Amino acid sequence: MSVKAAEKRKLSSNMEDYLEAIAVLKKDEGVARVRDISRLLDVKKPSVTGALSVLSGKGLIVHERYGYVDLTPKGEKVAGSVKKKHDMLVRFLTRILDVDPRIAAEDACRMEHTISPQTFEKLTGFIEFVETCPTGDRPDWLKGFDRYFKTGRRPKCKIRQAGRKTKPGK
Amino acid sequence: MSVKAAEKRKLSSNMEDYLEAIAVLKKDEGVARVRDISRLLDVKKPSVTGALSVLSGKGLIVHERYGYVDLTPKGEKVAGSVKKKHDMLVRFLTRILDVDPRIAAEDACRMEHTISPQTFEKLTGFIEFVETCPTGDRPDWLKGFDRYFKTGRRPKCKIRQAGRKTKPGK
DNA sequence: GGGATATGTTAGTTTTGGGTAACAAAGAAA
DNA sequence: TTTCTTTGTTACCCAAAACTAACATATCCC
Repeated sequence: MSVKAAEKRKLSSNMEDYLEAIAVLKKDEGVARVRDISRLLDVKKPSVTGALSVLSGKGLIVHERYGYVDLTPKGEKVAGSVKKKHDMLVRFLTRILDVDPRIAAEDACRMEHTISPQTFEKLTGFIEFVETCPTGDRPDWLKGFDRYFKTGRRPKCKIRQAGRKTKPGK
Repeated sequence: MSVKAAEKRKLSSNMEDYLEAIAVLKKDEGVARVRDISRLLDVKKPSVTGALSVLSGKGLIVHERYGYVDLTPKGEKVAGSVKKKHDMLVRFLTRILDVDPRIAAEDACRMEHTISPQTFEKLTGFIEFVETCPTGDRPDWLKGFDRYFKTGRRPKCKIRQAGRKTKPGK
């Protein structure tokens, strides 16, 4: 077997977080510094230095001593894919389930590392399905959910409403 | 500071997994043995012994040397809450998004440890909303999603649909 | 240019949770 | 009972990823 220094093995969620942070900083501030990564992820600076050396070793970032941090194309790709998952999750949680934005963001930060490609696809399709609804706003059935969640009662259903065994929820 | 031996601190996902496994085994086989936990979680036996001693220390299980493992009421509670999240996620992924059951199970195993209480609530409500739909089966809008996902086309919308019902092009 | 101050790195420790090797106890077989 | 096999435990070791303390550079200001 050839000795491959730049491991192909899957990244830990921690390392994914570092890449994501670097991407965010580059976008928001133009450059990524150890200090800012440290603040953003709420870890101490030596932890950042350590992580950077790992990511360097995998060919995901470029970092020279005391200098800025930059993503390689490979690193960009990973960061981008994580961010896409993150954004999708936030969108799903806030726009469809109406979860509090703060909580949605936190959940997304954790779930973005664990979601499978297939679930990502499906969820993305679902959001798209909702958001491109011809009625413009939230589709009616989704408003039905809002109401169901708040009151435990479902809205009148157009399809035959015989008898109705009204027990809300369980 | 008072010396609290049985820490109240949040459990790691690993420890949650052990509790869950123990609960599963107790239910399926009557008792939980080190060997079976080891198989179920795909770790070696010494890792199990180690984990058990941690969980014991937290008052979540009872385990005497060379004996069976049992959950304390506290342990049951934790295991139950994890399982509830697991089942809910599987249900959501398979029944609503139509994710492959195998993949759904794997996703659930990872996500069950990261989902917030609020998101759990919302998601549970959403599933309930769908499953108690008066039309019995999948609600129409959900069938609309199935179709949208497969063909890229949304079903005819009752609300004004100017002409066009042509190609199944995506 | 020469210090303060801010920023980055190194070295060494800790915590978690996995692994091996070797041993100890329990159970089945004889 | 004695022996073999299975199961569980102990005593290490390893790796990831965080931390602190101390040191090294850079930067800014005078």
